[in-house]
Amino acid sequence: MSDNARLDEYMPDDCGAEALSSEALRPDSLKLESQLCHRFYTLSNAFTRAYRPLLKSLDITYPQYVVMMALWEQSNVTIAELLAKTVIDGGAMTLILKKLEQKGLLGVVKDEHDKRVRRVVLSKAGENAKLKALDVPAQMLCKLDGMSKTEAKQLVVLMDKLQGCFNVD
Amino acid sequence: MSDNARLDEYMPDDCGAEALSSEALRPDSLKLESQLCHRFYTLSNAFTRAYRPLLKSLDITYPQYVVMMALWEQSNVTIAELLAKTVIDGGAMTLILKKLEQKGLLGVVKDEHDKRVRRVVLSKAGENAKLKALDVPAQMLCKLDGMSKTEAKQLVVLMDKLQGCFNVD
DNA sequence: CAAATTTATTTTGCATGCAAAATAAATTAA
DNA sequence: TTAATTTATTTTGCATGCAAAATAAATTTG
Repeated sequence: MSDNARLDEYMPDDCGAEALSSEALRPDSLKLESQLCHRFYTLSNAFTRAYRPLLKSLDITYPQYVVMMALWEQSNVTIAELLAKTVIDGGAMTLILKKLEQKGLLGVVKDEHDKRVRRVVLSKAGENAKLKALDVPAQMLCKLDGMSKTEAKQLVVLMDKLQGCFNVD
Repeated sequence: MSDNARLDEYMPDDCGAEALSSEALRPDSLKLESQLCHRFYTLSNAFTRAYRPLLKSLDITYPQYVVMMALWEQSNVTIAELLAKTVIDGGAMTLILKKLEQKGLLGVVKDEHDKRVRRVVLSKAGENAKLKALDVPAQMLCKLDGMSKTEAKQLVVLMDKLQGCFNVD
């Protein structure tokens, strides 16, 4: 089989999925085991569960950890910038920022030039939290013993390509 | 670099993550861009959003679709079996089954021999829904144009291996 | 300049996901 | 057999994720 065979090689040109989409040709198309999506669903949830104990001392959830990582890279960012970087839902972001503000890890201030815009700024406690978080990535890698660095890199390459598919739509 | 280099090659044997875990050695360890977990988070959510329009005519959500796929493979299964196969949260499963029962796609009946057990059975409407769902996988593949079958298979292999890491813990 | 439109963020209603507690019934132990 | 324990499922409280509507402020139009 050609290495460049398309995933949709059995698909009609218009993607109408009529002509050759019968069970006879792809009898397992609805099997859970054959679903790429279900593997993402399963692994994403597995990661969230696996992070919980690692984040317990920081007293934050995984999505909150994602926001903190973004802020540790760059503080004083717009909520819109934070949304773009973390790819977290807008409605959820409002709640997450309130939580992190309550915990004293960040502050949200109004932009001086544009009153619609609010900026998220790391607090001292938020900066210090980074020190406590420094070992979290290593601890997670420790849980993934069995995966080689090469395999991990392959995963990243393939996943980034897959992400690109969704971005064009 | 060896192809078998472990992800944790910089980690101490006890996984205490103290000795060599400083920023100096892995300065980007907390960068969002370097997180495998965030890619899973992002792609899993992207799949859920991408499925929504494809499942609209069936009037079901993605997790509900997962349950239906499991039942289309085998009906009259225990809730515990359904939980194991779908890897959906137990609490969520109760609500999902209620929803699908309301929609008339399945029924839940008590097991005769063990009154603790409840069995989930496809209804006629549930079986017929499979016919309407037959083109969903092809339509999703259509959205993933750009990924080759080879790449998809590589993803499956790598993700299954990663899943294995979580299963041993 | 005032109305229409666009942009940034929040709110709302619904559907999970997670951990832990609660129930109910079956099984094991004393 | 009765009490203790295990198993199957549901309930509870909290934290998102999603789409769509609502707000508020800035920008563009006429």
